[in-house]
Amino acid sequence: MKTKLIEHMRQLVALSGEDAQTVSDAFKEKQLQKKEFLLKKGDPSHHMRFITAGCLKVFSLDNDGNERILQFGIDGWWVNDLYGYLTEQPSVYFIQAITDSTVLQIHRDTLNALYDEIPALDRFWRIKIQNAYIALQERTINMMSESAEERYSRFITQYRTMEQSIPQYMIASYLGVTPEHLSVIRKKISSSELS
Amino acid sequence: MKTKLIEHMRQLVALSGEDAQTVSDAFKEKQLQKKEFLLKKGDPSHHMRFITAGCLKVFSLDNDGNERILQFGIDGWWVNDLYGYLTEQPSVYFIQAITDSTVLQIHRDTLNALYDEIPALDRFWRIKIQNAYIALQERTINMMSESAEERYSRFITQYRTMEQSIPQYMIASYLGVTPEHLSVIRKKISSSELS
DNA sequence: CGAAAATTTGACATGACTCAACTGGAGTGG
DNA sequence: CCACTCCAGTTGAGTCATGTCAAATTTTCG
Repeated sequence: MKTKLIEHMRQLVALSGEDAQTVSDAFKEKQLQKKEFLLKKGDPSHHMRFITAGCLKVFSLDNDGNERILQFGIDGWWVNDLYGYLTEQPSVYFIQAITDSTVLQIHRDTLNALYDEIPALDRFWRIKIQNAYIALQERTINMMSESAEERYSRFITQYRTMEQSIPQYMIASYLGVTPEHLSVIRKKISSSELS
Repeated sequence: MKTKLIEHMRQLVALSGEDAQTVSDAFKEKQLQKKEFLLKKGDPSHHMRFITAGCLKVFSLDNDGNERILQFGIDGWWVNDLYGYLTEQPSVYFIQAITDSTVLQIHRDTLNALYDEIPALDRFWRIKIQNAYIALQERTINMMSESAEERYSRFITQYRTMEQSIPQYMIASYLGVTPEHLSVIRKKISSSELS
């Protein structure tokens, strides 16, 4: 359903019924099975992507081949390798479905053509990128100054809607700790909650 | 001198001589002494700010009153609390001069008025914010998966132009380590360089 | 020069990682 | 339906990385 996307956009900008229809038509739905890749490192990243169902992760690989998860996404979120999309360079990140998922995609050329017709889109993206930047700044500063336990506590309160769909070892990767250590942290927290 | 600013903008977008003059006139110069605040938490953040000389830091305070440095800036960089600027909310960060500095400022109202007259400005900011976002993503992922020593090595190679103007304890804060530990890291690196 | 701030050093404590073993659940094939 | 395997999660021992605190040293600056 594309109504979710339109509602999402209307939280930030006004769209006439006609514009909403145009935007709806421009996005194509794509189904993904669990573990299926939406984008791999080196691929061109031609689309902006909005999640309507499921759960995905954006990650890179370090020198030892370990995943470093940059971001999760669930329905109502955008996922992309913005770098690849904006610069038209090969993607530096992987995007993979954690569970069966559905995304709506719009091609860069289609979107660019729409900017003239629907100026609200321009404004929408500017606000989106600004908000993403602000959130990322806060994440960075927290990650650098908080202990692993504090980061985990923050994660579960902030993202408890995602938490259920995501295996623990991926949360560990997102938080920058080992799965073993995260397990210890969880034990510690649950025992202190009893008192 | 405002030529620096115009040159900086022309690296990304085309500006006619007339436009360049208009932009130049719109920016006001502000001198800062060492340790002087350009912005404090809670202040409104009405300006976009371009550094033409000196060195500044953007930081917040944690619960114990310790600085958590988010960003440094030297000439040719922009510094701001984007959140405060864009949302017109009180600033959440402090901006303070590390050395005597000069910045060029433009007020939000002036800038907004210019967008119609000079569309290139719109494009300039979009690219700027995108680049900042991409760089911040990479910083976040590195900070979370690298050791303190790796982060420091990356810092000095990436920002060796700033390094001289910035006291070590501030670099420690930026890297998320204690000043004592950074001192140990430096000793270790310098001794291994000899061999 | 003298005081204050920044940096270094060292002893010790704690946080986080590594590695290996174990547990328990979710398929899967017989 | 059972036995088997695989994978995520847990546990524990040992180690390394980093933090804390206090003191010594060096640098900066009035």
